[in-house]
Amino acid sequence: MSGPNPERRSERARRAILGAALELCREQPYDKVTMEGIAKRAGVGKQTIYRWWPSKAAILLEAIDSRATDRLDFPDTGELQADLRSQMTEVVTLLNDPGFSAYKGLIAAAQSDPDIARSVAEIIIKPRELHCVERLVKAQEVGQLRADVDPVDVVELLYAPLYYRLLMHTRPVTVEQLDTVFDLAFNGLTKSPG
Amino acid sequence: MSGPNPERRSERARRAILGAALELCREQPYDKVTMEGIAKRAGVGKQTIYRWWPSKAAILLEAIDSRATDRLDFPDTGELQADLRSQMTEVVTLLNDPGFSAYKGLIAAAQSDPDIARSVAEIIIKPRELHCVERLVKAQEVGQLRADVDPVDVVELLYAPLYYRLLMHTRPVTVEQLDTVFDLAFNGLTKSPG
Amino acid sequence: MSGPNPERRSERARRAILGAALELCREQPYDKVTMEGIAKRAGVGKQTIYRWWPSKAAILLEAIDSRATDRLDFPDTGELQADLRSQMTEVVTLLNDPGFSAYKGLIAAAQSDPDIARSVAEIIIKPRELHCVERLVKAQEVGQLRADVDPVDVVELLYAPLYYRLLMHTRPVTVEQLDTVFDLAFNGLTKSPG
Amino acid sequence: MSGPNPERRSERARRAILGAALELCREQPYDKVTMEGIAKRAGVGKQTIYRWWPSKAAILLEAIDSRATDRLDFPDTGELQADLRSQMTEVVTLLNDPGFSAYKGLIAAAQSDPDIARSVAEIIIKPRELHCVERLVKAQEVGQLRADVDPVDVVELLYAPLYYRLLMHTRPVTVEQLDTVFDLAFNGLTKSPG
DNA sequence: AAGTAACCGAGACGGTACGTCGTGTCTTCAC
DNA sequence: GTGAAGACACGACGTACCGTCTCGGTTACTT
Repeated sequence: MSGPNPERRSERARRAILGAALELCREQPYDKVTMEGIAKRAGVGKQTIYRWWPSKAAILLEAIDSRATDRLDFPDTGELQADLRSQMTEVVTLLNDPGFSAYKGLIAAAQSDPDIARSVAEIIIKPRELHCVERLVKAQEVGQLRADVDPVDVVELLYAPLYYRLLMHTRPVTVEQLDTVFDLAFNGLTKSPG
Repeated sequence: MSGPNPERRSERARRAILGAALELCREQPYDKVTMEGIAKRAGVGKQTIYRWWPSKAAILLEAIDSRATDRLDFPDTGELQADLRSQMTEVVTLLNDPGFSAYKGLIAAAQSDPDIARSVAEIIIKPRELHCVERLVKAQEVGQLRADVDPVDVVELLYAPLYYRLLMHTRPVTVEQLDTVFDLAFNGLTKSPG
Repeated sequence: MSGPNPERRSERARRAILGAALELCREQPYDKVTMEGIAKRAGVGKQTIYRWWPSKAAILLEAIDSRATDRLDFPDTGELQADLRSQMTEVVTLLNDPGFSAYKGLIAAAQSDPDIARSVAEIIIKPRELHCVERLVKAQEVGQLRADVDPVDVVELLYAPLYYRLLMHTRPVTVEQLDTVFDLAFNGLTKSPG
Repeated sequence: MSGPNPERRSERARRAILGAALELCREQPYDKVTMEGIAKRAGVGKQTIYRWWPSKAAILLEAIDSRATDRLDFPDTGELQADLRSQMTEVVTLLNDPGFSAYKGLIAAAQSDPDIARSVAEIIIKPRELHCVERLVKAQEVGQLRADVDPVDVVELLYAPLYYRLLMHTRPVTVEQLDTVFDLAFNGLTKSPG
């Protein structure tokens, strides 16, 4: 009547596929990774992949989400900038990790496929923005962040420069960039730091 | 001994190819655009394309560069924020223009192809950053921008949020976003606007 | 470990390909027939052709062999010349049949491709020579053919003139030619017929 | 107004093209020889070839004709079989000469192109048949050949077996074959040689 | 315990596009 | 205005993957 039965799904195959996909993305550019290649590497029939995922990007979406999920917690030491720096340092590391190069491929895929674009935004980006927002709200409550701003806009202001360098390839994404961003963003472009 | 002779190149074919490529990108997602499709639309043999460009992305690089080139001049009215706003308003328009959807495809392609990545950075991005930098330097000289910052970092801070929304698809890129960015960036996250 | 699995082979596709190839050869000269054309006509992917045959000629080899196989039996009425005439009349018909024009193309292909040459000789020609040889041996036993000659040489003497006209295009291959050949070959060039 | 002016034709180019064509046919199978290859080897523009010849086969037709022309004269010692043997020995040599492998290609091309077929028959084959016929007529006059036969049919009977082996690749074309053919053809298949 | 439904690995299938090669035409420049 | 050179529009090549399909085989529920 309807789709496949998830209860009968082979967990072994699922893991092999996610693993193979990430592995291949580590070894070669995203668009050289093929469904056939993933199936071969995973020791799996192509049908098994298509049964559970609609596209290569969908596989990587799941793979990346599950990998990144537990590594980007937000600390709360009471010092906003310190907490941001510690979490964003982790982000910088991830963005430079070849094991996460698939992430760039995923973002690339999103530019041509609205489904992927929506999934990336909803599943990957927004939940993580939300984590950050939660920390920012607390900071607003204790006066470490202007109260008259939308925290989501702040998230964009802070993280966007990382993605900009990542995707435009003008300069590498480094922890030093964080210093610059924090200085500019927190102190503003007009007034010198007191 | 070497490659084809550029003096013999058909300008007609060149224009037809660039035009066809942009046209097709307007009609469909980037990765549905094929070399064959471009050749067909341009009324050109595939060989003629491959003779002069190594890839679809290379065609679009040239096409976009020549299209965008004259539309993003930097005004200098003496008021930095006003000038930025007027130029960035133009940028927002371009980023939303379906005729420039190829641009997103190009950035996507850059994630898999280092040559394209380098070309995009050097040919598209950096020269335009430089234009902005020039305006910022003048602003520093008249005290409208902190003198202790690298203007390139400022460019990143201001433009990155546009690209972030463009590529992550969390929210649309709008002129309202400019207000937000200017407020946050110029006034800073900590202190309320005086 | 190696090539495709013949048990999984689609008989439908096989027949469609052989049929399409013969059909196209009937409609146009051999070298205008393309793999793409065959695939299109057969409603088949090119890969399916290349999976099972190395070349256009190989397809036609199989097609022709299976078509011609049952039409060229050798009768044995006791009268050698009568039996030869009846079989060779059939051969003349085939050589003039547009449906077998592919045969000429195959022979042509053999001049450039040693693999095809070998296949044509071993699969098409020699088995048919052998059939004729068998009949000739019987004729030798009953004194209707000189006993001191190699029957294969006789086969050549009798059939070669047909192929000569077929391939050199000096004159058409006709049943009248058979009369001439039989007269010359059986009676010899020197002595007048009894 | 009309075609090119033959008086201004470059003899140097003509020779270079004919030579290059034969040379390339000696080095590789006929159908790997291309117009581009000939032009390159001859140091000639493609247009120069197309101006004077309609096809690759037409070039080889001219090349082969001019090469073979002076080597196949017919002796007349008074002994028909001896004269035939000496001329046909020369033919056997030519058919085995790699320098004449283009000849096989030409015959192959004739199977797909009626123009070539006609040219081969009229320019290459028939004039040479005629030379042989002239010798056979003399033989008929002196009773060395049956008077009641068409000499052209005799030519076919004698030469066809050579072409048969050449083109069908069942056995090599050798001088020994000549002995067999002469025995069978002159003495006939029925009666033992007296 | 046997029957059966569905997932599994495998890979052949009809297709689309790839990037390359050769065709025959055309244009440009040198002689 | 011929000849060398080669860019052009075109079509076919043989290959790589696509996403669908069919085939045993195994596995896990049903009866």
